[in-house]
This record gives sequence, structure tokens and C-alpha cells, in this order.
Amino acid sequence: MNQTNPARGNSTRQANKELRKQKILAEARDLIASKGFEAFTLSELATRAGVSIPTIHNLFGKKHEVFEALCTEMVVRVNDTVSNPDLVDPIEAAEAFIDNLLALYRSDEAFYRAAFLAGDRTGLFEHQLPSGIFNRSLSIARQMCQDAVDNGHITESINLDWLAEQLFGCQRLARQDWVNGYIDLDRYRKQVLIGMYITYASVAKPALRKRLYKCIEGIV
Amino acid sequence: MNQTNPARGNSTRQANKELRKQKILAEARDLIASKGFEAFTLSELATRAGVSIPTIHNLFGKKHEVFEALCTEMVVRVNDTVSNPDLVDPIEAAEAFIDNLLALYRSDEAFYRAAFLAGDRTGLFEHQLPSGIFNRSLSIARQMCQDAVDNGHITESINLDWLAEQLFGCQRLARQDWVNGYIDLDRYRKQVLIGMYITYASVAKPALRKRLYKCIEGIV
DNA sequence: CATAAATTTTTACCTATGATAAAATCTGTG
DNA sequence: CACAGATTTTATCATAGGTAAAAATTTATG
Repeated sequence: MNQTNPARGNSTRQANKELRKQKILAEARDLIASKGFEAFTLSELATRAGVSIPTIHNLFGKKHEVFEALCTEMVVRVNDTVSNPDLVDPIEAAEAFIDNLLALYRSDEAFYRAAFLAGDRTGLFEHQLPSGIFNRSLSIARQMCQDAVDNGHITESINLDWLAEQLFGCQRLARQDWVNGYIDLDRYRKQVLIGMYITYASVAKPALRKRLYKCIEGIV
Repeated sequence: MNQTNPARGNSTRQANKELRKQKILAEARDLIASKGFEAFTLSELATRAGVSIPTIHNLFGKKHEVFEALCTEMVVRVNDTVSNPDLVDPIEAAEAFIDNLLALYRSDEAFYRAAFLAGDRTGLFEHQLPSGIFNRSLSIARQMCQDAVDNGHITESINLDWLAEQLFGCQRLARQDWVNGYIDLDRYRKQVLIGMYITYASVAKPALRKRLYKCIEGIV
């Protein structure tokens, strides 16, 4: 047998490995959701997952990389959820967008908060990763602006890229406040909507602007 | 001598104690500015300040409280700097406000970044501390809105409290981006100004709105 | 100046965390 | 079942924050 003997029974092993990773990741998800980012330690994770610490290191690498896996999972879910509402009316579009997003967060609030926190703290959302969550959301906002122009609701007095950034900025700030525990999801919604309405109002044609004012007044 | 003998030479001691605290705080300021928040350890601080770790604990308490002292110092300086520009024109007021603030940050950028980071990370700016930096800035924004109304530049179509919050929000978000290292101070300025102009434009009377559009276009 | 009384600093030590190397164990196939 | 290869574990580090008790220093007074 002078041949190299690669990977005897490897496919099964790989499958099992993936299962163990998923098990650990699921526990990590629960742990960070219930105890928070600060209390997330490898030793507790190991205990919960019924493995030892080096096993986690073996499967994921550094602690940092467990967070990465966690955030990746989260980002995938967010990306699957968030999409251009594609409604003719900008007000309806804004509401649909935020309600869609908030429904996801509400489905497992503790987890999403913790995952965003972990991502922020460890610099995972850093810079402008071209394929990141940042740019995807921004491009949706950009599309919403374009739709509003195309449907004759707003003017192009302001560069649409900046308008989109502002629109998206409202959402980012509110999310920060929520992630840091300053506000709850209801307030999140309110804050985002007011911000988006104000932004739209800056370039709205008279009819829309009038409606926006009314909407802002109506939000309690 | 059956009398209790309280505090022999106490005032001198207290004065020296304060000097030592200031010395440690100054080193802490340098350390966090040069190495960043993550690398800020008690052992390095102790070495730099020429004392031992327990000395720091004795003078400040937990590590957390060293941050508090640091942030308090920072907040005091910011509060001394930031004030209502009190200019008739809203555009000039916005510019004066942000340039004033940025001049302070520029004077010791690494320190301010680190102090804000430390404050955020350790929850020092948490909630709505009535006397905190948050509410002071917000009330200045509120006053700027009122001035703009009084001088006939904007309408009251939107509740001024919400408008102020939006104005202040632009600043908060840009600051976050700067603190987290996503943008530099030049971009900070640009981002805040565009945000504030858009916000003003949502309620501006025609003359001001026209000028705001032009300003936004002019920012490179 | 020497002393007493106090505080301040230090030495020594503890616990917890992230991390790793090498030994022991398990796994699936032939 | 026996073996090759991957996986888990045992043992062990290094470093961090934190604390108690001993040692050193400081200060006003006789």
C-alpha cells in the first residue's frame, strides 16, 4: 500500500462534524440570548453543549469566530427577510419595510439584540464590506427613493444616494438604541418612521408632504 | 490623652491624594488614547503611572470607575464647549455648532474617541440621565429649532421636539460611526451637515429650502 | 528631631477567562 | 476485529481583574 490513503470514512465524519457545530451554535444562540454578550463565556458554552472548551476551539477557532458564525447566521436571516417592499406609496413602503424587519426581531428579540451587539463589539460589521448587511440595506433604501421619484411623489432636489443614506441612517440609529437597551421595539418603530417621514418630507411634492405631516402627527 | 484623635494632618493628605488621582487619570487618558479601549489594562496603567494595581483600586475602585472618571472629565469639556450658536440663520447655526464640536474633538482626537467608546461600552451614557450629555445636546437642538421658527425660517408643521431629536440624531449617528472607526472627522462633519440640512428642509419655508438644497449640493 | 497615628502602598494570592500541546479516545472502513 | 485518521480530553499556560494583610510612608505634634 504505497498509495496515500486520504480520508477513510471522511464524508460521514464531515457530516457529524457539521452536526456538532450546529449543536454548539444552537447552544451559543440560547446562551447569548439569555445571559447577554458579556456573560458569554466559552466555559459556559462548553458545559451547555456537553463538550469541552478545546472542542469548541477545534470546531470554530477563537471565541471571536464563534461570534462570526452566530452573526453570519443572523445576517442570513435578516437578508432573507428584508427586501424592497415595492409598493407604490412611499409611506406604505416605509411602514411595510420596518414592520417586516421588526416582525423578525420580535420572533427572537433576545437573540437578535445579542447578535447585533456581538457583531458591533467585535467589529464584524466593520467598514464597508461590499457584500455586508450594510450595503444591502442601503441599496434597498436607494431603490425606495428611486421608486418614490418614479411614482412622482418626491423631487430629485437632493442626491438620491444621500437621501437613501439618511433614510437608512434613521434605521441604524434606532437599531443602535435598541441593541444598547435604551429603547424597546415599539419605540424603535416609532423612531424609524418619524425619521423616514421627515427625510421624505425634505423632498416631497406638496401632496405627499401634507400626508407626511399628518402621519407624523398621528404617531403616538 | 483620653480624647479621640481624629485626622491628624488630614487636609494635606487629601490634597496629595487628589494629585495622585490626577496623575493616574492623566496616564489613563494617554494610555487609552494611544492603545485604545481594548488594550487598556490596569497593569499597564499601573506601570505607566508608576504605582501598583491595588493603588489604583484604592483611589478609584473598580476598573469601571476609572472609565467613569475619564468620561466625566470628557463630558465636562464637551459641555463647556457645546452651546447654542445663537445665530439668526439656521444654516450658519448648524455649521457653527458642528465646527465648534469638531474643533474640540480634533484637539485630542484619540482621547475623545476612546472616551466615547469607553462610555458606550460600559453603559455610562445609558438611559436618559436627566443631567447627562444626551439631554444637554438635545435641548440645544430644541432651541435651534425654536430659533428657526422665531426667525421665520421654518414652519411648525412637525412637532419641534421630534424635529430636535432628528437633528440631534444625525449627530449621534455620525459620532457613533466616528467612534467605531468607520469614518473620519471630515466625513463626520459632512454627514452631520447633510443630515441636519435634510431635516431642516422637511419643514423649511421655500426660501430656506432652496438654500438648503444648494448647500447639500455644495458639500463634497 | 523623634514619635505616634494614620493612611497609603505593596507583597502575595485568588479566581476566571481564553488559549494550546500532547495524550487518550473514538469512528468508520476494509 | 484491527487499523488509520480524526476528535476529544487532560493538563497546563498566560493574563486579567480583584482583594486581604503586611510593610512602608507620610504627617502633625511634643
